[in-house]
Amino acid sequence: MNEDINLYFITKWKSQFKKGLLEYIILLLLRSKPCYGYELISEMNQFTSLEIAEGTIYPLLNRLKKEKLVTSEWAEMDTGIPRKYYKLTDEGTAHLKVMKEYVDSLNLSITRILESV
Amino acid sequence: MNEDINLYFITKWKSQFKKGLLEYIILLLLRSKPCYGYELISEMNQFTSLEIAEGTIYPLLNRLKKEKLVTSEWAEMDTGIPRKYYKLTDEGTAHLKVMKEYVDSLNLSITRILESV
DNA sequence: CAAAGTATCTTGTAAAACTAGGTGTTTTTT
DNA sequence: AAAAAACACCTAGTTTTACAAGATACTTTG
Repeated sequence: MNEDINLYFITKWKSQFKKGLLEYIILLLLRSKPCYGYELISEMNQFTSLEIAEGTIYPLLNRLKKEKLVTSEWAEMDTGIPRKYYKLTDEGTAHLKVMKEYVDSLNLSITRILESV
Repeated sequence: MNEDINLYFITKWKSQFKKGLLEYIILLLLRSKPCYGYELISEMNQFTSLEIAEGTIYPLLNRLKKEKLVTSEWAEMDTGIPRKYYKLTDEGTAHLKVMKEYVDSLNLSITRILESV
């Protein structure tokens, strides 16, 4: 059966599906504690099946910063490379709330469609 | 509190969030019965809070057709404008299954993040 | 007869994930 | 000690797709 699957289509679709979802998950991850970019990549790998490239996360974090949903601060380490820690702002928390409501409502809608057959 | 919400950001995010999700929902809607484009727009309004423009759905349906996930057929009506009905193919059903597994796994991941605080 | 509703389609634009690079440091392996 | 891998940040260019706007044309309603 699975030979019928067009992996090209699925791959493209997964990539599209990520859009928006990534911003949401990054903000969700930052809710519990400040993180630096590289850390977020590994948290993402740990919690989800989403692979996120560095070329994706750094522009994304800068966008969130420009929108004032996060702040950033350099942290000099005793050892190792300095890290730029991103922290959720109050505004970010408020936005996250709106986003969560939206995601939840869509999930409900999809459930309703799945059950309506 | 809600004065802090940057509607421009939310609007853009919602638009991004739709990508991929739209294809998934359209295929889900076609699972139960063949539909024509205009019908899908109203089904979408009925089941979800997603607004889908005509300029979005017709190219999307053509993409799905090119990928052979749906077929289309003109139907002359006794009265009214002819409609182009789209029908899920076996291949479409198989793809939908893979997509559902992906959506479900990501939902689980998000739940896990939400509970991990 | 005009307006609103039904029904399809196209063109051009904007947004963002990703590819493919780049920089430099630290740790591990050989 | 040198090489490789991992850590940590960043940018430029490409591709995809939702959407706005507009075109076309038939039907129903006021």
